[in-house]
Amino acid sequence: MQLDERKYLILQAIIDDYINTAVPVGSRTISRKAGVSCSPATIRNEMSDLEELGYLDQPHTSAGRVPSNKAYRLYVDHLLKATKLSSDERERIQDHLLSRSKQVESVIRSAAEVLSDATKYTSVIVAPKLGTLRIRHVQLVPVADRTALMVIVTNAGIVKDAVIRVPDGLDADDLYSISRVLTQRLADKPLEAVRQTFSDLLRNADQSRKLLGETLAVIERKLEAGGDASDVIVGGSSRFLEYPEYSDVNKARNFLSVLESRDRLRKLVSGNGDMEVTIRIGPENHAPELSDCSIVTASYRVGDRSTGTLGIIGPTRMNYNRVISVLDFMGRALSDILSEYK
Amino acid sequence: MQLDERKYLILQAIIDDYINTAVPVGSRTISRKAGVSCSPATIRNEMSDLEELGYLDQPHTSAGRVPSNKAYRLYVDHLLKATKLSSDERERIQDHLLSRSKQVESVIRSAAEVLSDATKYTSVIVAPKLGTLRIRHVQLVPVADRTALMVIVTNAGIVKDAVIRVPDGLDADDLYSISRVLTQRLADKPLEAVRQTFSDLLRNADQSRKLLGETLAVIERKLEAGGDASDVIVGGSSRFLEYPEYSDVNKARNFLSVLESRDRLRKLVSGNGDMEVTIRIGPENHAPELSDCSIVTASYRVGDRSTGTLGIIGPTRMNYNRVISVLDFMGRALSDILSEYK
DNA sequence: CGTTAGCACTCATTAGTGTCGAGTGCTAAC
DNA sequence: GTTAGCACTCGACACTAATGAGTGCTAACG
Repeated sequence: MQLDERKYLILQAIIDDYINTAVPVGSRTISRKAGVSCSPATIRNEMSDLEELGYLDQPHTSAGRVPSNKAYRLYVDHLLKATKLSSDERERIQDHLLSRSKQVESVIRSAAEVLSDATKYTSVIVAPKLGTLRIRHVQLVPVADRTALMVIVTNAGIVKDAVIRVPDGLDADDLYSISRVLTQRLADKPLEAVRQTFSDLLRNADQSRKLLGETLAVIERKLEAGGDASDVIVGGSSRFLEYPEYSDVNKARNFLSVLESRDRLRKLVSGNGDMEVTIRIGPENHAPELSDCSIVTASYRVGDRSTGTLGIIGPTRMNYNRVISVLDFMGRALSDILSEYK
Repeated sequence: MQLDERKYLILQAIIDDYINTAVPVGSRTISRKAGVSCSPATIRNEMSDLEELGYLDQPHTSAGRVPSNKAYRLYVDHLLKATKLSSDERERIQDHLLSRSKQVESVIRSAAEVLSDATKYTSVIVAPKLGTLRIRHVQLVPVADRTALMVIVTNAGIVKDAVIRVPDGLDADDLYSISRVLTQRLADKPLEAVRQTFSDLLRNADQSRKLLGETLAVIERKLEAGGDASDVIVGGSSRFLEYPEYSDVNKARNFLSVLESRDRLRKLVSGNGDMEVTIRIGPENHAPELSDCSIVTASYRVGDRSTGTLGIIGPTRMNYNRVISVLDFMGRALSDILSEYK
């Protein structure tokens, strides 16, 4: 049996309705809808067919139908046309992202919030590996005796700053000249190649040797931070409580526990790196706890090559249309903001 | 009727038990406890007295007793002696706080996490007004064409950084000399007095005039940020789900909505500024939605005079003992870390 | 032959009922 | 003043019946 025009229409109507209400949808409901003009009885026949084809599930006899994962898959693959965000909304998002200082981390944090606000689902953003960014500038700013703020600027803007200990007796001017040397030596090297430059720099001795060593150590640590927990940022972590599928406390706790394990979360969300929006419905994401969730992800780019992932986690009946539009737009917006400094 | 020794003992036992189990406690439970050696019947008589005195409530006849708000009040005022944290634990907390770079905001963010981890309740930290901090150093770091990172260092360490636009044609050395001028002019002034220095600085014209104006504008904006939403930081915002009192979805949603309105939250948590731990039980915090919650707060100090608040929100039957110990310690630890640069 | 109305059937939901047991209050004895 | 005993209360839980939304099937209709 093949899906004809009307079956598509009915399936679409069922999915739309179920996304909004989370209640199994009956034949009457559909027949009342504009666009389909036949009686409930006819709809029932069609529904029966759709069920046989595996697109609908029936929680129990005499309940309405619920879209199956296969239906969602069909829906996102064929039935769905992404709608553009209104220019109003685009502006609101961009404003929000720009309002923060342009450091990678705070932009991402703020993006996670915006993403969750715009979609009403929980958002997850994985920060990119920063190794391929090229250092443009290193500068030390005095903070107190023997303490300085090290700012590393790359071609994607300010990537990291860290407070480090410096040898005694260095004043602001000393730190500045040291900064110049550091910048000279490190400029244009990718962050991940800094380790190789290490021995070169150490040979260039004198009083700043200790400082150089320490600075390099910090840079190395920062690079490794790419693999640590802080690079997965969750926005709207309690949004899911708004949805009836989680009114069971156990399911809610379950969901939460996934959010709390940043490692698992990173694996679940991390995408393949291209800019396309990818959708994993129910069991397609390989986490038993999330077998009734969908994960939608997109990518963003920092600098030339590094990519990060931004995503949404919600019930399988999520509003894919909306989510895809927002993710697509935000992926681009993030890339633009984080790669502004070409 | 007065409270004698034994009544105190029994009340304490009831509160302790209820804090742990959240189940109304019966006379048998108490009589089995060490420290009280009489039969359930006797306990019942005492309980009956305590109820009449307003220290216990009975959800319904033939349920156990539940401590009233008045009981909690008595408990925290008289029955409770704060236990010191184990040195092990103190170390763990301090490590965690120190592991981040020493910027005020990230320390606070990290503190909110630690606080929530250590107590198992939701934590709230209100950032201090930074106006009384004294500027020690201002430095501009080039980020890209016409873009610079402005770092403001105060006597409490790095307070704020922001990316600002600068006039065209300034290289790193130009920015450095401008930084020196800025530092010279602004050094030792409290952040809040910067506005007054404004006209002085503008008179000192030449090519950096525009930059100065802009820099000052940014500083001013940063100062005002003291009144904006980003200065209330919540840790463990979904912790409350672990407690049976919130297994009702509506209560949970209710609680969440309070957490989400940062303005209300600030008002609810903000303390009187002295370092004492203050406790508001149930209706004592003037929020109808939180009439079955307690809020425990302490203060921390940044620099000489600014104070911020750190607090815990949880069910009235919260583990006050533990919470007070942690808050007390963390208040001090935070103050130490944020005022390190004297 | 596709569409529709009618009707019997299913089953989750809800309200109502009965039982169980933890816990109390009271009374009388120690 | 303390304790044991006993009747009583009331939530929790299990079971039952009534309700109604929704289906599947069949027969009639255009």
